[in-house]
Amino acid sequence: MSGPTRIAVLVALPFAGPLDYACAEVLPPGTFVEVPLGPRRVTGVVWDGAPEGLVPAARLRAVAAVLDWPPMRAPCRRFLDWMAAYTMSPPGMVLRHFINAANNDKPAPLTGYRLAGRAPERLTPARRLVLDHLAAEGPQAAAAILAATGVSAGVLRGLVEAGALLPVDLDAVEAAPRPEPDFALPALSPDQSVAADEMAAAVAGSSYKAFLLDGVTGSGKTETYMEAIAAALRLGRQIVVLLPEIALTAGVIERFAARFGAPPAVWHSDLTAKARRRVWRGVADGAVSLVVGARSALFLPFRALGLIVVDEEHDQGFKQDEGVAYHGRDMAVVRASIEGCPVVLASATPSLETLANVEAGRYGHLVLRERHGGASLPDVSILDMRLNPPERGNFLSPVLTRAMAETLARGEQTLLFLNRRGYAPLTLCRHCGHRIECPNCSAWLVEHRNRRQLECHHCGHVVPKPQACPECGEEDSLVACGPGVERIDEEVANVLPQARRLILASDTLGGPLALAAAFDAISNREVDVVIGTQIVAKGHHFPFLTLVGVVDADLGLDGGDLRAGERIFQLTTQVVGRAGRGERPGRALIQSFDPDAGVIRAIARSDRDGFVAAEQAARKRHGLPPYGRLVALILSGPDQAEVMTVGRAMARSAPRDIEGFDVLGPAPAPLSLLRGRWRVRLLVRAPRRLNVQAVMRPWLDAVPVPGRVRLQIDVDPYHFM
DNA sequence: AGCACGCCGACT
DNA sequence: GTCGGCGTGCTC
Repeated sequence: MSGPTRIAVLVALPFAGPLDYACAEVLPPGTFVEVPLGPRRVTGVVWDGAPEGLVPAARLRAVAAVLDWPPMRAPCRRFLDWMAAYTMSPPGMVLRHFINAANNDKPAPLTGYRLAGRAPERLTPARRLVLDHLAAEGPQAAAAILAATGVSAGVLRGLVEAGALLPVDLDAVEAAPRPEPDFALPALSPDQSVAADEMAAAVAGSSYKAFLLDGVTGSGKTETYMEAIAAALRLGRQIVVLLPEIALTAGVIERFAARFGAPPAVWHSDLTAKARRRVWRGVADGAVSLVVGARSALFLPFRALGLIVVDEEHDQGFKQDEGVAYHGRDMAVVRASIEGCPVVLASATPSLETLANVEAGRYGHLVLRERHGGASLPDVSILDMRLNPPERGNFLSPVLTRAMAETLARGEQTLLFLNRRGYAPLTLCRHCGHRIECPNCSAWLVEHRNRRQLECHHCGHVVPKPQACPECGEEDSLVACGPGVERIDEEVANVLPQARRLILASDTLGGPLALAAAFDAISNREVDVVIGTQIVAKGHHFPFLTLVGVVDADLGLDGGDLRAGERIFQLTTQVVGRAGRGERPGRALIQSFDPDAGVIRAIARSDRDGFVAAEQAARKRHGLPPYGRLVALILSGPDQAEVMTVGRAMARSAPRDIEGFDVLGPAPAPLSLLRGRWRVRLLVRAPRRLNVQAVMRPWLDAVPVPGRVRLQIDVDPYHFM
């Protein structure tokens, strides 16, 4: 007979491909295994294709264990390979995401017992107690049974041996509630019905099709795509709804629970190991049919995926730019096409990428024209801050504060939006001009007055707020420059002392529960003025909120970010959409120092089409996304000169004979020092049609990069810091 | 990514 | 004399 077989195993490490191992039997691709690697044991997956064969048989090590996890299905493996190739990442680094999601090896299964439906031959009083308890309570953990009945562990063991009790995985039992597609059917508007029917038909067709579900804020996009979800549930398919991390609130979960009679499984990065395991297993064995989650939910082992929804598809929170740099929305479309199911991208302010796909006919376009229940969009006006300047040291124009006072007098609520956490973004010494910077990053430290400290928003560095200037030693010379939400809060306290205020920012809240409590407080009118960062932009419904003030509409416009205008338009539109969703009409006042800028004028006229057309023309002219492709190369290392030298060598050896392919840089990154590493950027610009990965791979492989310099590749970058 | 190996400062 | 800092390199 033949000796051990050689198989290919992908492990979650940055190798270029799978490693070869010896195995007594042929394992099918997708089998999870444990293999020895150097001094340790790691989890891997048997991969498709022939083993590489480079390592001599004598040095080949044997598979240590075959894991009993549900195998990774072929569509999942193809998705992983596609993603690795597209992002130019080692496939093992992509596998890491799948393994992190699985995280199956750590916690022992929480086993309990259920009745086997067979009475033991000898029925003692103690045994009877246990059986009655389980009959009444359903499956229970061993410890719970012992505590409730007072019997000894021996009794339980005896019942198991007698075959009267069966061990069960309690996690799987807990995942049991199934969403019902017809639990609470909605009354849809004609627009909604048309869109819902088209999506449901695509779900029934069980093949790939992408849609943009396009409707103004408050037009009922969620309840519309829920009908597509219902259609998938009726067919016994699984559904995943991706949300930007920040939008994963109790309110969203409740809406799903109200429609389907059971809460969806929730997935995000800081679930407990137990919850993670339960959802992963449930998704793999089909017990979980509906998952609402952050982008990492893309790596769950769905066995019968019938629909993917990406809500708020324009949101930049879907973009991951560390490690494997990918865009959750784009990968969702890829996974849908590989799994052969429809994907719905929903937004009131779609990304230019998605609109380009609609124009090219690649995506279907479903439009919801009206606000639900006849509510009108708020009346928007621009406040020219050059004509209506705030008082010295203040940031709110008198026009805005007057409107706030009137709103308060009517018993209604105001939302002030400023996308900047903390008290002030810069602390300056009045005496010597010193600006307090982070020692690890080239960034200012942001004052957080309520915590009495200065914080770096890039690396987390924290120092107590000094009394004297750290540079010149002058006492009480430090002044706060510029506003953050805390400072606006202070200003509101001065102008409207009787108003009850609430700051909503990611760092002032404990977590999703605190956010839900805050939203409740607003709904219950326990708050008059909300001062918030972008956390308030997402679809919450506050019937008494009638005034929205945007403190600084120009923020970020001059940062050299190609999507700055798009982002400002999207964020401002979302925030403005918070006003007037009840019976009372809403209005929005947008403070701007540059009211003639195209974006600001478009916001003023609620002219999405005009804004998009102008933006598209500019992007086309410069060969920028979505009409051209960008790839960012970020080199980083402890020695600034060395990093720059590598960058220059890289630029010098770039291919130059490819039509439309050019390389900009190297240039120090805007954040030239981040977490103690110096950073240099190169930017590749290429035509959309070009297989840019194929062009770049040989180029980058030929450039020698010393060990302490790291190269991070970001295909389709969104952040330019 | 880990983890070991390896070569230079402050301690039982 | 050792313990230990993290720079460099290897893992089928």
